[in-house]
Amino acid sequence: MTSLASPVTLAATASLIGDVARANILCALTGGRALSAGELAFHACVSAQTTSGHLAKLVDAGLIVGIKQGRHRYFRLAGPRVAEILETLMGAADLGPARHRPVGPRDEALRRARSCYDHMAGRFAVDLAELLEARGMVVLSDEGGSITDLGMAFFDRLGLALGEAAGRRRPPCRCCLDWSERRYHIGGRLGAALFAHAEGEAWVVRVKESRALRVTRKGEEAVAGGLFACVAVDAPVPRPEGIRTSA
Amino acid sequence: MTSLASPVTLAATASLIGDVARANILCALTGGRALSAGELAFHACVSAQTTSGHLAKLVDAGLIVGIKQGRHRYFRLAGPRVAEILETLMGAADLGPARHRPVGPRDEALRRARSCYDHMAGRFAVDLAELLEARGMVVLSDEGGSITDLGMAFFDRLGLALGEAAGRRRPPCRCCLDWSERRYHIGGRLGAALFAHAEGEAWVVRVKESRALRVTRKGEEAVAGGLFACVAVDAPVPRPEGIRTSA
DNA sequence: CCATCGCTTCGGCCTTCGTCGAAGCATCCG
DNA sequence: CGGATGCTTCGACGAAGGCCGAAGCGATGG
Repeated sequence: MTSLASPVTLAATASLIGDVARANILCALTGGRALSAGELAFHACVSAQTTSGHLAKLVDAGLIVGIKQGRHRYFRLAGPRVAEILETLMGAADLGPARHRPVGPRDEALRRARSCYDHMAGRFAVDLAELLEARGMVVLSDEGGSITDLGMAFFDRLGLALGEAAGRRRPPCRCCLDWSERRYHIGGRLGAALFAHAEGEAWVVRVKESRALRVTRKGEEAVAGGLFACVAVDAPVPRPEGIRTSA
Repeated sequence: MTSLASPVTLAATASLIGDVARANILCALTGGRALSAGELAFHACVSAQTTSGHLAKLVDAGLIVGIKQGRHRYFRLAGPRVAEILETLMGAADLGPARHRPVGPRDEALRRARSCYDHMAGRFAVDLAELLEARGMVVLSDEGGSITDLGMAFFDRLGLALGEAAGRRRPPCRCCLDWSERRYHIGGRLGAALFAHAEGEAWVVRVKESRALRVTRKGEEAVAGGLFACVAVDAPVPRPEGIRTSA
C-alpha cells in the first residue's frame, strides 16, 4: 500500500540533505520565498550546472518543487512538512557536545528575527510565544502546544484567520524548538496566521535576499504593549512588563 | 551562546544518518532496547570493525550513547529527540512519487505492531489512537495532539503514570504520522505511558531481535472492548464496534 | 596462565559522487 | 533574426569516505 520506509530510504533522504550545497539550497528556501536556480547557485556557492543537478535530485525526491517562468525556473519547498524536517534536523545539531561555536556576526540579524517558511522564528518569535503563553492564550510544551479558549477568543478578535482550526475543539498549534534560542516559538496554522498578521500590520518586514526579518518600531510598540490594548482582554496579566525585542 | 545551526552542521547531521549502514544501526536502535556492537554489526550487514567506526561517529555526534558492560558495549539512542528525528525523516520518504514498493513479507509483522523507541506504532497503535480520539479522550491533528479533560480522568483511572504532564493544563501529547499506515499514532509521554501499560498488562510482548510486537489475545480483547470496561466511563460511544487488530 | 571472545585501531583498496569545462536548448530582447 | 541570458546535459577529473584484512587491547573463563 504505502512505500516502505526502510533504513535505505531513510538513508537516501538523509544523504540528500547531507550535502553542503544542497543543505545551503534548502536553508535558503526555508525563508519561504521561491528562488531562481541562479540565486540558489549563489547561495550554495557552486556553479550553475552543479546546482542544476542538485535541484533535479531535490525535485525528484519531492523536497522542493520548481515552476518555470520565462527563462527562469523558481523553486520553493514542497510544503510545511519539509520545513519542519529541516528545523528538526537543525535542532539535532546541538545534541552533541557544544564544541564549535562559530557565531558569525551576520547571524545576529537571523537570531533576532527570521522567517521560517510560513511562520516566524528568532528572539522576536520566542518572546512573542512566551508572552502569549504567560497571558494564557496558548499552552506550550516539548510535545506540542494548544490554544486555550481564551486564546481562541483573543485571536478571533485580533482578526487572525485560523481557518479550519477554529472548527476543531482545542486546536493544537505546533511549537518548534528554536535552534538559535533553544526556546519555543509558535508554528503551525497559528504561527502562519501570526506571521501573516505581523507582516500585514507592518510589524516586521522581510530583508531582501535573506531569511532575516526587520522588526519595525510599530512592531515593537504593538508587541510590547499595544498588542493587547487593541482588543479588550479580561485575562490575568502575570507578566505585565512585556517582552524584550532587543532592537 | 548556542552552537549555530548553519547549513554545514545541518549537512553534517544529515550525512551522518545518510549512510546505509548507520541508518540501519539507528533503525535497529529505534526499537528502544540497547544493543551490543556485534548485534548492530549484524543489523547493519557490515563487519565489526566498520561498525565500530560508525558507532564512534554516532556517539561523537550525540545521536547514540554507549555503555560498557564486561566485554560487551551496549548502545542506545541518546533520547526521544533522536527517535523523533528519525521518525520525521522516515515520514519524508513518501514525499516523492510513490515509485518503488518493495513490501517485503517480513515487514508485515512490523506493520502490525512495533515499538518506536518508547511508544507503539503500526496498525495496532494507529487503531488505538483513533479509538481514543473517537471516544473523546484525545484530540489529534497534523500539528500535534492534546488530552481532553475526559481523557485525563480516564487515563488516571486506568492507572497510567503521566508524570508531570498531569500538572499542566491541557497537556499535549505528541502524535506521529505512522510511516506504515500514514495515519496518526500517539507518542510523547502519553504514548510512553500507554506502551508501558500495554507491556505491563501483557497486551503486547516484544519479539526478540526485532522492533516488532506481538499482540496477545489478552491485548486484543482488552482493546477491542475491555479497555473501556475496566473503568467506568460516561463518555459518548460513537463507534462501539471497537478496532481492528488484524491478528 | 593461555585460549577465546568482543571491540577497537591502523593501513590501504575501491567505489561513490560532487565538481566544473564545454556544449546544447529554450527564452527574451533589440 | 542574431546576440545575450538562464538553465540543462554530458564527460572526465579528483577528493571523500566506506569497506575489510591484519593486528592490538581488554575482559572472561576454564
